[in-house]
Amino acid sequence: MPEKFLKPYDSTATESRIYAEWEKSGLFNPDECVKQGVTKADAPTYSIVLPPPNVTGRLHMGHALMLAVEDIFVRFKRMQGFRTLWVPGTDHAAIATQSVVEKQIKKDEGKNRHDLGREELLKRIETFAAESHDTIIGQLKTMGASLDWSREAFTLDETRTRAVRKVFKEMYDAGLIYRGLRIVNWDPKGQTTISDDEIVYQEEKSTFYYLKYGPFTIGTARPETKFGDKYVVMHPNDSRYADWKDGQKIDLEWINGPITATVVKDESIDMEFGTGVMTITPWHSIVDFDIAERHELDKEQIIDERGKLLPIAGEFVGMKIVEARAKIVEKLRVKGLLEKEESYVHNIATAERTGGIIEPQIKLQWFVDVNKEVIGRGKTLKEMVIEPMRSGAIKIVPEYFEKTYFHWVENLRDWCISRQIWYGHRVPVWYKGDDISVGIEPKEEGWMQDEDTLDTWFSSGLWTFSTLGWPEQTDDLKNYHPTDLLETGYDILPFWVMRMILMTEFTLNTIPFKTVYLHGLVRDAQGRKMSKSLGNNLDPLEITAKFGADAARMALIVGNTPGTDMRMSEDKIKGYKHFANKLWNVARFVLSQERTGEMRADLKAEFDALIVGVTNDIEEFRTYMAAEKLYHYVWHRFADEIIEESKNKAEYGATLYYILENSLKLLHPFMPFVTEEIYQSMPYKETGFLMTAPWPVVE
RNA sequence: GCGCGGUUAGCUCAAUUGGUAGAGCGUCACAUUGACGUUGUGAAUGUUAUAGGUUCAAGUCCUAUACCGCGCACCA
Repeated sequence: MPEKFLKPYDSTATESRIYAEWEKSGLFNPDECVKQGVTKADAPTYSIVLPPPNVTGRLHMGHALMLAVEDIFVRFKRMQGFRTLWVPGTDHAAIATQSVVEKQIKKDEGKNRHDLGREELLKRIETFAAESHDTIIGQLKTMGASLDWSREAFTLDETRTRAVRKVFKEMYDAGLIYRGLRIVNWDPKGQTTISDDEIVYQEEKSTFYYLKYGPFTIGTARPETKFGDKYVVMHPNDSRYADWKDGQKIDLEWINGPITATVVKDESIDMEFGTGVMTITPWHSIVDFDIAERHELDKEQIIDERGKLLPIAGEFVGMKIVEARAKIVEKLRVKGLLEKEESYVHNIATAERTGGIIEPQIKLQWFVDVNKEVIGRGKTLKEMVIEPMRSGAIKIVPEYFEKTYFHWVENLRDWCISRQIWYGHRVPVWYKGDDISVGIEPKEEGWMQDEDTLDTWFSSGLWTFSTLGWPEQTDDLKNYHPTDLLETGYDILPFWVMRMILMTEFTLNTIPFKTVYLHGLVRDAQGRKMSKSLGNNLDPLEITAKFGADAARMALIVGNTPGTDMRMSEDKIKGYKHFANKLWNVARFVLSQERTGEMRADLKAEFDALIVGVTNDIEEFRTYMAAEKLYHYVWHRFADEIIEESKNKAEYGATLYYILENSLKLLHPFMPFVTEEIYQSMPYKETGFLMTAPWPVVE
């Protein structure tokens, strides 16, 4: 028996050494597995593409969970003999990364991005991104992730840029990408548009004002936008206003003097709300914009990009909206136009990254049209993202999230893909006078590229196939796409999962993956979200240093059903550190015995049932149950009972070795390090590494 | 407003799709000088949120109610 077994299991010393050996062997790469004869050249493939972590710093426990789950499936399939590929990569995460760096520069040097200029800011972001990248790669390895590093990708590298440009051009040529003057979510703090998904609603107590508007009383929470309101809208079926005709003109006294208003009848008005009459501000309200579009009404900007009032506000010009509001209300009161005030609670839209209060604005932006029929395909993009889910070509684990998915897709509107930030894929469009070139940069002088960049989800939407080399028709693409599994957090089901399906259906006319496995949030022991401000973060690096990656992985897997949030505590992880040591001692005992005697048929049958159970559990995505079964068997059956019975009885030898060896195999996807380390000391080995040993099969 | 999920032992969660409610942690008692600093044996705790229904059989299916959490939309 090797001397190392005389001491308790030391995860720290073992894990980094073992990972280096695996990496050196090249066996994370399926081609190398074939070359070294551990995988058959014609074996079926299994592939996962890693959801790329943002290069915004370091990984958290949610990432650790993602890695644990994916590595379990990858190691399981590799041992089963599949040509198994797990592609690593990172995400430039445009707005998230830029705002982290901008905040830092603001703090250190008191400068904003315009002080630095585009080129200098990009240089700074790239330096930061490179550092984050290295930190993250180190963390991925610490967790034991068996990723094929020879295929690493970045959402903003050269290959991915080619893919982005090609897809953009194809969508543009198909008439699905258009540039239009449309109302968008403008973040005055971040100075950029953001998508609907990047908005966080916050409850706020505010005042609701009833104002006299000629013969009507209108309700509003935002008197500061009302300067330009010259349309008064009501429901066509509202009997209270039946005498007023659509298009009728009314002269009335308004904030800054007399105006002429026009009556508009529109069915979107809620007769129950307020007085059933409202005026509209199409430039700064999505609903009002839609009404204005339907009736072809004028639109006028009231508030500028920095959140200040424009000259139309008269004496209030240049004021910030918050301070202007009180003064405008006061003026309305003096003029006798303020009828009454009520307090009410509503949700204000804020930008997820900057906290800025969203001000809708009409801007010239690029959009993806989700409701237009795609030529030659007979359906819209929206239909394309519904279909594979309906037909069962893609299934979600847990299944009930499919309902959430459909609910979300039904509310899908045209996707605004341009951003006024600098870090990211620049919109691949060049202008020269009235000429426009899409997707390809013209060689001649005088062409200017669009200033904007693309929403980060545009490039991540291509992730499953851009990582495999598309637009080249690579072998990887042929062999590994569609991928088998997408494993990610349920919180990005709509943003990312839906967009990958959209992009892949459009570009390749196929699905990006067959199964979507959604994990939940990792919370602290009290069930609170982990956050910097609460200081309840568990840092995966600290955890692995203290308890080992094997223990962290088990703690993340046991008792954690897909789609459900879980609670994590150091105590739980400690428990599995103990388990790693228990396994270590089991090995110590077995290795001290002679491998003699007949196999005990009853014990073998019992173990074989475990093999079948665990295999089925993993195949059917019940990793939490497989892990628990193994824990229970190894500790309370094998160690407590079988080994106890066997003491001083030489005829158990062969049985003990059988159980140990196969327990190591079954446990390997869950606890790769300690199992590999023990396997290396087994007197009989089928292969160099447990990692590529054959998965146990019951005849 | 529309939708989704949850409610099971003191705590955290399971229950392989309708077949005797189980694990981990915690608690209590006992044991333990050689595989185990991280050990073992045993014990207690359940009207499965509530009320009905279907069924030979319900934690599981149906209806309603209550509470908790979440998503989406709206918010003049």
